[in-house]
Amino acid sequence: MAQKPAIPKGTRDFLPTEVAKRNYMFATIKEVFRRYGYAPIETPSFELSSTLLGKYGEEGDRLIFRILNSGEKMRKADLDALAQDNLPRFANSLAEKALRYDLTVPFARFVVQHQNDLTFPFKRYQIQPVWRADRPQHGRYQEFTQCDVDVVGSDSLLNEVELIQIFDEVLTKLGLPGFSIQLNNRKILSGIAEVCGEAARIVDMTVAIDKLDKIGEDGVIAELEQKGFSAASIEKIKPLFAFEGSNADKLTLLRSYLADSEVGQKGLDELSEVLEHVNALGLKRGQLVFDLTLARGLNYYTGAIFEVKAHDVKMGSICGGGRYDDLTALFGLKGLSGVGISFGADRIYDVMTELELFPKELDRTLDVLFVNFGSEEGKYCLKLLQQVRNLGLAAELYPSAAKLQKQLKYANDRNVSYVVMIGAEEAAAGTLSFKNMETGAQEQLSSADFLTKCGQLF
RNA sequence: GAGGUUGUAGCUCAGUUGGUUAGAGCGUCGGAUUGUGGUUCCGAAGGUCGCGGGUUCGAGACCCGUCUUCCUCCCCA
Repeated sequence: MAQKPAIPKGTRDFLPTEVAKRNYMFATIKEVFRRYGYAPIETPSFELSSTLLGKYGEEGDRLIFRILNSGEKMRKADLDALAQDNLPRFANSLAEKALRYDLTVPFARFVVQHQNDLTFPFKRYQIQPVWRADRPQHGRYQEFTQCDVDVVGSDSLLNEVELIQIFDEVLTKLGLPGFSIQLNNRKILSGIAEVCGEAARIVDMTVAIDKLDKIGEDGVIAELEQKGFSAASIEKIKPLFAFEGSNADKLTLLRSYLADSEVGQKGLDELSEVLEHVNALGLKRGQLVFDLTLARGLNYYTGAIFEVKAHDVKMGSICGGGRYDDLTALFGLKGLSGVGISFGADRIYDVMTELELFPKELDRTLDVLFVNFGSEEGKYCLKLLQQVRNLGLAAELYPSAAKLQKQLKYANDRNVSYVVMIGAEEAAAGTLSFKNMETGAQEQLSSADFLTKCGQLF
């Protein structure tokens, strides 16, 4: 017991049945991405620290896994920084590389580096793991997989519309009975900050407002006070708490509230255009909600902001995204706007598991099992086995002549559909016993009839 | 990064105010049944009680440290 093996916190092993379910989920997602014209790319699991640091805010930087320099590079450690108690600088001198924190920033880097090889607007999808040194919790892991779709090089709001359709189509296809696609616009938030005279502290303000449904009006006010917002500013923010009703109602209320803010009006224009398009197209199961409190801490968003929540389950957001105008500029390519969304595969998996949305047949990894009665019978089975495999079925011969009971139990545990038995009796009669493991029914068939049947059944 | 919580068999958990040899169910393996599974019955294997230190005649139980689990913040998928 002393040396019991373990894996790091916030990581998981996946059993065959779990991988089958995950693959089903990824296949569904990829198929939708492909039909909307996105092509897959991949990037390294780790980047230069300089690529990642400073892109996610102070909080984000803290959660980035650093990769310790090895060998001679360890000499680069900045001991002066340590002596001066400048831990961030010391940490940077120890680690030149870091595990990627999301797929968006590496993608921006990718676009800048390969700009001459890409055709714009460039649409890509990317399904890869990311790592965050977060404290694990329900639905929160240190290693998890994101499924991102982004388009860069197009300002058109049709992209936002398309991404909302992708949210709706993927989650509907995966069988989620209900979910809300929450929509907001960073320009609206900027407008609010402007109107309140707090343009410089938009992040603190929006982070507080974002918690409205969680901590209530009083909680938000308390947080704003604690952050040092003036009573006058808070008075101007208060009317927002009363903005309820349909998407159109909220738009109307904000039109007058943001009357003096040019950027705010621009945000409302953008948002209403997206809403109009989506309303005209209709959604399958998704519910599109304009949520003016939706903020998201990621500070690179400049336009639309998305977040998706599944109904009837206790789980944080399962998808997120938004528009970022300046992300590639950080790597030296200006004037390229991008917008994208991310599906949180692991949370979606947890939600689907809780709601029992995975098809049952995913548990089956073997269609036909040949019982092994001995080396003579086994040889005869091998020929048939090959023919069954050629039909595209997953089939195997039990590797040893174990007791029939044991072999059937094995078939049972592996959720096998059919078992074939060819022992002395069948060999003498020139037939085989074909057993349906679900119903227990059994029939005698010739080899030819058996193969025909296999072809029909699957 | 802050606060709380948890850890006993492969899994889920009992274990009295500190007292002799740490239990159950499920699962696994074997048998009942030398060619018929998912039901039943019988039996067996499996634990230095997360790890390290301390208190005590004596620690699974009490104390400290550490790791881990889950939760609330922070933040997020």
